[in-house]
Amino acid sequence: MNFSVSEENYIKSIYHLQQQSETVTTNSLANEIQTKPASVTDMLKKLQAKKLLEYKKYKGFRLNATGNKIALNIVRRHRLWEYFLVTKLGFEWDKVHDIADELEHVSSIELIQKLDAFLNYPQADPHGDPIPDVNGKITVIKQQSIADVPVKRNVIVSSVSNQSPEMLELLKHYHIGIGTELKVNMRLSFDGSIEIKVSKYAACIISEQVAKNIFVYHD
Amino acid sequence: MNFSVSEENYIKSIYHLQQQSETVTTNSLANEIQTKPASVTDMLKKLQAKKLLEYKKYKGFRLNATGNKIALNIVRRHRLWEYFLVTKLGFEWDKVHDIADELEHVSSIELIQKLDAFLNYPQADPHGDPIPDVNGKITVIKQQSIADVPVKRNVIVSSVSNQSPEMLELLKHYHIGIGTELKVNMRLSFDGSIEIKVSKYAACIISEQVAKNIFVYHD
DNA sequence: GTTATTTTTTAGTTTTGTCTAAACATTAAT
DNA sequence: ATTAATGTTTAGACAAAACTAAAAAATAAC
Repeated sequence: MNFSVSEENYIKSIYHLQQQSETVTTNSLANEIQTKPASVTDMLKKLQAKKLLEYKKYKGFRLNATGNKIALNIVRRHRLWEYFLVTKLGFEWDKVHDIADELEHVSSIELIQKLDAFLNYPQADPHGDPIPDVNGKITVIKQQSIADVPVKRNVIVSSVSNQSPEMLELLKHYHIGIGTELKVNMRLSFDGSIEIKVSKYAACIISEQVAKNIFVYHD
Repeated sequence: MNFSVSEENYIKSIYHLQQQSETVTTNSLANEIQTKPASVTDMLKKLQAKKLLEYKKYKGFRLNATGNKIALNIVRRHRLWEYFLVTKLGFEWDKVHDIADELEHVSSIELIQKLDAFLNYPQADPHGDPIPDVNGKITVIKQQSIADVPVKRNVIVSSVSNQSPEMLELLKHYHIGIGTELKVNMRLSFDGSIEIKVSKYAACIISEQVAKNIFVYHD
């Protein structure tokens, strides 16, 4: 089945609101999607007719299994594009959301498959949120600050919590970006600083303060 | 000014039809865009109101300077995405058109700038058609078959006219793809076969028959 | 447990882009 | 030069997705 851009936006937004509260209300969805409650009611009827959610007047609503699967597919596309925009095109973390909001509606299945392969099957987007697989399955990755990673373990950078220009400059200097593979060589217990090795570059030392801002996962 | 997906499709299609005939007719545009003549008339009024074309009832039409500039921007986006799909995602030449038709409507200017840079400012799409620059300027690149390229000149592969599986296999074997830089080392006048060097790979010999299908340009 | 407030829904419009069927221009045919 | 055929436009309708204003339901306040 095929959905309009508008329908996909509603589905995605309901999915997001569901993460926070048990049932979603008309007003909260209207607010999320920047529209009026009356428009939400109209669309709910449509989505119910398409059997993507259960909805009883005045009682709130949730996506059903079908709706959730479709939502996860949209989320998957969104996060893959975000990853692409940051790691390949050099966008900064906070600039990619709106563009990914447009790209996510391009509907070719083959496109997303090939994009995923091209990006080397990333597990999390630049904000650290997990990327669902083709079947909508989310692998809950154990993200942790690099400050807490055991030594000698290969990890992949998933996100950076501090996005100041200074931090960006430092990361660039050490060749660290989203998707970068690295290993913690050792940890100095005196001040918590760690030595890391990034692919072919010489090992370098980063302070605990910096390390705490860099989040990683391993397979 | 901002245009809807539908408006952009009309603008692009008028642009394409203009290349072939002096003025564009309602019927030909309806046919090109897979719609009815009545719908075309409606849209023409709208595009005229937005001052993108001159149009007199029953007399055919053409984009004016403004319209042309917008069309060239859409064409630019389309062709950059096609180049991306082929060279980065590994799509085949003939599969990319429909996907690029969707991607071309994503409206971020910064996105296209960065995509262009990421692709290393290609001058032609995988079908050999030139890519307009940011200002809509088309550099008429002198494409020629590699069979006709003087020796010792660095060139970039822009398109391949024969897309049979055999040709694709051969190109892959010699590491030749769209955007590949190569040099003709020498030409054997006996049978017209040429020796080429592709980046860091060992030089190899290709027959004149193959060479005639590979089109290139130089700066 | 009424009344007041908030939330949600309905009813009726609007805009965009499409369509069909009929009317009108233009071009071709005899 | 009429008539026939073709191409184009108008008029009116429709679907999608939004809106406003008013009605109805649910919740909160006293």
